[in-house]
Amino acid sequence: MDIVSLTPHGRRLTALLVRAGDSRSKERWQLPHDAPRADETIDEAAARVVRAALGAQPAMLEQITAFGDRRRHPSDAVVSIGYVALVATGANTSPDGDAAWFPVDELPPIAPRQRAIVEGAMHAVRARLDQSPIAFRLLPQTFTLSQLQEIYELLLGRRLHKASFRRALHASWLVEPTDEWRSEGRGRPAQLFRYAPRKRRGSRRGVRFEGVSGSLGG
Amino acid sequence: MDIVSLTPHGRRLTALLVRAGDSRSKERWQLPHDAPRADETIDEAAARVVRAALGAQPAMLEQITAFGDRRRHPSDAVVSIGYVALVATGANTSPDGDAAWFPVDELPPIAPRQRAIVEGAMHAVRARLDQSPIAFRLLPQTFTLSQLQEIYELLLGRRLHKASFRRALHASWLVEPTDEWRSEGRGRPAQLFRYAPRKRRGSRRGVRFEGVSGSLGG
DNA sequence: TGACATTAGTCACAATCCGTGACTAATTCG
DNA sequence: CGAATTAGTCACGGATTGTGACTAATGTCA
Repeated sequence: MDIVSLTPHGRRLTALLVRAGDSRSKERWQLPHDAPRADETIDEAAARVVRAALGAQPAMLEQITAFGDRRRHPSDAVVSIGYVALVATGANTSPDGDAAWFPVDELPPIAPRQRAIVEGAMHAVRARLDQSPIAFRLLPQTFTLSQLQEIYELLLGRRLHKASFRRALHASWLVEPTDEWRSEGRGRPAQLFRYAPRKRRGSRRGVRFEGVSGSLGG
Repeated sequence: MDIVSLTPHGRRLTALLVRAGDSRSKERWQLPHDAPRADETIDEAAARVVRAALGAQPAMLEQITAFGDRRRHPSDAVVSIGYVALVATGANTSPDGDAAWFPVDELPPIAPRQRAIVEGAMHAVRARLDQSPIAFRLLPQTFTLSQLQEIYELLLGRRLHKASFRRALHASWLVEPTDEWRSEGRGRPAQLFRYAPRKRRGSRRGVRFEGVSGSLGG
């Protein structure tokens, strides 16, 4: 079980690494990882590992895929199962002294298989962004729509148009306004929203062929 | 490694099961499975398992997810890694005498974890249908557009409008016509196409919030 | 042979969706 | 006060999509 914990830090997405206790390894940092103990499921083991590294419960913990190639891994395990843990900004986490957050696009050297796990995690997060309430898990319970849009831009890697974003969000019935407002220094205060998905009126769309690339896919 | 091999049979999607050699187990059938041998990657092991059960190479073999809960599995392994193998209709496969194709929605009793793997495989196939050339792997090299539409309807579980389907397909530049025509008994002959993806003119779309359900997601 | 059933393939209209720029609103700073 | 800054809305035009109706080419059967 290898855990990729993600949280936004400023305008960048960061991942949690822990210092390698083992000085034999070339890399000083690694993803938190461990094998399941006796009579422990893989989800339980992943939850234990992330709790130990983070000092808190993540907002979401989800399995990504298994990696079992010949690339090196700190544990020399035959197979590593990648998990993504999403942590809200400002969550009250207390990573122990041997853990630190690094921007995902500027990680220090880590074992090749763990780098592949991080890339797989980012890929999975982007792919599931519109199918799973991922963005909301990276924010506090209540948030402004500008904050939410910033998360989407962070994950998608491109700017979104404000009006379009809000129109799509409105049509999806995923958020509801609270009666609180936040004034964050300068500018007009923003209304706070909370994640509150509602049943949606059907309207299945047709088939979209976007995204099918030319890769032969294995 | 547990393999869910899929192929269309008539208007139904079918999966490959093999007879349980082990008579202790309550279930007579099971998914083909095996552990990696020494110095074998998980992808290599999966390819070996599917070759043994199918007697041929599948058109596509892709990992889905790992299953490591307490549900029963024939091997009593701690963790099972699910793979999907896509097999074209009429592919020259010769499953040995102890293997048979069953409609995925009418499987005989199998171990609970294996049933979860089949469901996970179906879910993943549906989710990746518009991101990966899955439908084309379930068809021969050349095919009619009606055949292709039938595959999509099979996988999506709903009817599609002919004109919409063809328009979307045209816009995606995924197929090219051959100069062959097939007359399949009655009705007008259909032109044969082949899968031939082309570079597409950009046009990134806005954010879509479809599909984000109310599940808290773990 | 000729009407009819059957399957393939196309067209065009209306409704909806979506990118975009321009606008108003509420606050801080100097 | 006016400029700067951030929030929020509107409305237009072009693109996308659901849909029914149409034409085309073949086999079937009286």
